[in-house]
Amino acid sequence: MRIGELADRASVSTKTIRYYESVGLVPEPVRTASGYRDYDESAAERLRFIRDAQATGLSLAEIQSVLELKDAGRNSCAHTKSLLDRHLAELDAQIARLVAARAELVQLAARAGELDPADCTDANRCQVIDLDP
Amino acid sequence: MRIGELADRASVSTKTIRYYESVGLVPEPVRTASGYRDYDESAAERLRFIRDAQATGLSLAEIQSVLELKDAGRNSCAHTKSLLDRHLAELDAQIARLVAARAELVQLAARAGELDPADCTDANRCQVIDLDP
DNA sequence: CTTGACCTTCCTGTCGGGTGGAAGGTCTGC
DNA sequence: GCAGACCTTCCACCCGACAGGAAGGTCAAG
Repeated sequence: MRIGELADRASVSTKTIRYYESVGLVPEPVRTASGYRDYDESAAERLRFIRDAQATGLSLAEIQSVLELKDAGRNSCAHTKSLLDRHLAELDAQIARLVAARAELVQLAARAGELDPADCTDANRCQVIDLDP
Repeated sequence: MRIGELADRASVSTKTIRYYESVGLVPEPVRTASGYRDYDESAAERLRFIRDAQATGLSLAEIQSVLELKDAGRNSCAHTKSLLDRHLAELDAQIARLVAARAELVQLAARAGELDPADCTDANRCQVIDLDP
C-alpha cells in the first residue's frame, strides 16, 4: 500500500510517517518503479505500536530502543534488560511525582471549594484565572 | 538581592529567571537606580515552588494558573476550582497511562530477563541496543 | 489529454522551555 | 583608575515532534 493508505490505517499523517523513517523509527520501505513508498501490513502494526507507546509517555528515542529490542526478538540479553529496568525506574519516579502533584492539587481544589461560592456569582469577581475558555 | 544571588538560592539560571519574567510567571521586580533587578525573599520561594511544580510534570502554563490561584488567595472561586478539577482529571489520566506503560515494560523486561544471559557474554553479540554509553 | 488526487524531495515554521553570546553599562577591590 | 565580576537588552539557537508549503512527478477516470 502507499503512504496515504498506511497513514489512514494507522491514524497518523504522511508527514509523520516520513519523519519516522527519517529518524529510523520505521524501516525504509521498498519503492515502486515510480519511486512511491510501498508498505506491507506490518508497517501499520508498527505505527500503531509507536502511537500506543507514545501515549504512555515514552519519547520516540525510547520507543526506538524498545522497538530495537522487539526487532531483535530472541537475541535480547541482559544488557537490554538493564535498559528496560532503567526505563522502569524512571517511570516509577515519574508516577510518584505525579501522585504527589495530584495530592497537592486536591488540596488546592479543596481550598477553592470551601470558599463561599456566592463570591463568584459576579463575573467580574470571578476572573482569578483568566486563562482559557 | 540581585538576580545572580536569587539564581543561586533557587538553583536556577539567571537566564531562566528573566525568561520566567518575560512570560509572566514571576512578577517584574523593582529596579535599583542603575537598572538592576532587585528581589526579595518571596522571589526565591516562588522560584522553588515553580521548580517543585515542574518536577511534578506540570507545564509552565499550568503552573502559572496555579500560581494565579495562589496569588489570589481568598479570592478564589468555583471557577478556579473547576480548573483545578480539570487538571486533576488530566493528571489521573496521565498516571493511568504511565501505570499501563509500566506494566508493558515489566513484561518486556521479564522477556529479556528469561533469556539465557550466556548469550550476552560476548560484547559483539550484545549490541541489540546500541543506544547509550 | 487533461484534471485532480496522490506522491516525491527539500526547506521552513511551530511550540515549549529554555541556553548562548554579543555589545554595552555598573560595581567592588586593590 | 582599572580589572574582573556582575548586570542590562536583544537576537539567535537548541531539542523534539512534527506541520506547511513549494516545485515537480505519477496515476486513474472521464
